[in-house]
Amino acid sequence: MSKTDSLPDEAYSALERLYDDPEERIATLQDIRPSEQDVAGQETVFKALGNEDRLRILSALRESECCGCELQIVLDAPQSTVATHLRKLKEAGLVKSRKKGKWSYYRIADTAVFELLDLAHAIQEDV
Amino acid sequence: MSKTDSLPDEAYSALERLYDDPEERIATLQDIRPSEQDVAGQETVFKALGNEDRLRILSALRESECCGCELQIVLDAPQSTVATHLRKLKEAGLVKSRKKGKWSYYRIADTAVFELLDLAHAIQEDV
DNA sequence: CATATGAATCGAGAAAATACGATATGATGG
DNA sequence: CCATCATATCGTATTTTCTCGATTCATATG
Repeated sequence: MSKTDSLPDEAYSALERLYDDPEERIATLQDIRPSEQDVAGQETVFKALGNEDRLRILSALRESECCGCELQIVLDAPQSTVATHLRKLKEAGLVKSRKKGKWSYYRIADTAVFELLDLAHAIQEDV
Repeated sequence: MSKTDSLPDEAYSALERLYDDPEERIATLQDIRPSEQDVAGQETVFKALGNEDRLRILSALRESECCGCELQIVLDAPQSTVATHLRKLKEAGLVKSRKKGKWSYYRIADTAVFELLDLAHAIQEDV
C-alpha cells in the first residue's frame, strides 16, 4: 500500500473532529503565511550561523578585527575554506570587511550579532 | 602541482610579515578556542532555525499553541515531515510540547526565541 | 481487546551544504 | 612588467540534511 502518510485530507479530518467550526480554524491556519521575504532573510542569517567554523570565526572577531590569514590560523583550515565561510557571513549581513593593501580585514557588522550568539547560548543552556 | 592552497605554513609566513612580534599574535589566535560545548549548543539552535519550514512553524506558534495536525495544514506537508521538524525544534530547545489525549500540543519554549527571530529579521533588513 | 486515530520513528533516496585543490584577481615592490 | 603575496572564485567529490512512505507506538472508544 502507498501514501498512508501524506494525505493532507488526513489532517483536515483530524481538525474536523477537534473543532466545532473546523472551517474557520482551517482558514486561519492556511492564512499563516509569513512574508516569503521575511522568512528568506531569517533563513539566510540562521543558515550562516549554523556552522561550527563560522561560529568560531565570529568568536574570534568578537575579540578584534582580523584579516583573512589570521582566521586561517584560528580555524586551522585552508585559505579557500576560510574565504568561503567569510563570504557566507558577509552575504548574511553578519560581518563587514574593508580592504587595506593586499589584506582584507573582517569585523562583526552589528551588535545585534552578539545578541544573537548570546541568546542561542542561553536557550541551549536549559535544554 | 598539488596542495597549493592548504598549507597552514602559508598563513604563518603571512603573519610574520604583518607583525613585528608574530609569535605572540599567532599564540593569541590559536588560543581563541571557544568552549566546544558552547559552540555546539549555538550550532544546534541555529541549524534548527535555518530552515524555511521550521521558521514557518515558529511563525504559527507565535500566534498560538498548535497541535501536530494543525501544523500539517500550515505547512501543507505530510505528517512525518512535520513531526521531524518538530523534533528538531524541540531538541534545540526552541519549542516545548504537552500531550493531551491523542494530541501533542506545541508551543514556543521561551521569549528568547522571539528575540532571535526579530534580530535575524533586523540584520537582514539592512544588507 | 479490536479498531481507529494522532503522533513518533525508521530507512533510503534526493537535495543541499561543505571542503578544498586549482586557478583567477588585484595589490605591491622590485 | 615581472614576481610575489593575500584573497576570491570555481569545480567537484564528499558529507550532511531533508523528505516522506512505511511502520510502530500510544491513547481513546466501542
